[in-house]
Amino acid sequence: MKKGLSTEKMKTSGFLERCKASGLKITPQRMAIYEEVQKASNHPSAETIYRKLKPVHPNLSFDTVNRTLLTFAEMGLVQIVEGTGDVRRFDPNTTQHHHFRCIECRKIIDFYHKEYDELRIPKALRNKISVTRTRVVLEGICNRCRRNLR
Amino acid sequence: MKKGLSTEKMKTSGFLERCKASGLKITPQRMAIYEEVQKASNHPSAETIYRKLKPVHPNLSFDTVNRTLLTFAEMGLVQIVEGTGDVRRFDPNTTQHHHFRCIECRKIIDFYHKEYDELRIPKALRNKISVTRTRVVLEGICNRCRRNLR
DNA sequence: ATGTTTGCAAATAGTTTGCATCCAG
DNA sequence: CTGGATGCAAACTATTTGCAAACAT
Repeated sequence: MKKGLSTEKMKTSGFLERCKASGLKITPQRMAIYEEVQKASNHPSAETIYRKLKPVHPNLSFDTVNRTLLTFAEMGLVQIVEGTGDVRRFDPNTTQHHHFRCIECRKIIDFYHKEYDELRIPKALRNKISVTRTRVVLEGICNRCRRNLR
Repeated sequence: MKKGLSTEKMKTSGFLERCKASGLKITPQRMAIYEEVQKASNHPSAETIYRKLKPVHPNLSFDTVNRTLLTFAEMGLVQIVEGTGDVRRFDPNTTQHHHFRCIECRKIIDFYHKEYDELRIPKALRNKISVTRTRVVLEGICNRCRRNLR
């Protein structure tokens, strides 16, 4: 019964299910990487996770960490934030606009939407940061890729 | 008189001013790169710009293109889109949330804001794409960096 | 048993740096 | 002239790939 499990255990058991659902094997490395990335509060890189884990799991390789995190991202267990590892791309359009990004072909589509231009900075943040740009990023699948996928 | 200038010329003259304002010299390479990136509609990489320009300016080097585009980004003449060239970073938080990104130290701060969670997909896009994630990215300077800068 | 996963090493990209030469101001 | 800009090459850094050995199922 779930009621009896600690939060930690709950997460882990969810992890086990997710792996099973995706047909992935449960390995000590995956478990360790999963736990580490879960407890990270500051968007870690593969390198960061690796450095934390290495002392405890001496025969863990960086590649495994890197591949495993990518696998997790595919499963939706973690997300990849700004800095996708792709090449740097430039946008000559410096007017207020927003982006749709296809997670399949990586194409970025510009669009304009007045409603998005008018977003207000949350009060809670106003004294923590000064914002120079606000943009909305939509992520998903473009039509072309959807057609190709099926 | 500005009225007499074509749109092309207008843009270029704006460019000249911006360079002067930033204390940058006007070179044929910069002019060419600027024009090329301006006319690009699909977020080009440095490589893309380089390939387009090379045939016309045979003695142009890739490095110049790359450095120049970075310079432009610093000047605010172009923007860098998703895929900042940084290392890939992972976010274990898969619940709906948003990001503030410090353009100075590159730190990413998570935050929650109900108003942002409720954004609707623009009608114009609904039949072009299917969106799996919507997020708001605020960019600017965090307090710590602001203090250090002055 | 067997097909996936791991660790290592090498290959590939992409980006940055150093420096001599060149050129805009 | 002179300092900033360029082109070239080399150095770095990050990411991906190939493959044999190890392991989960």
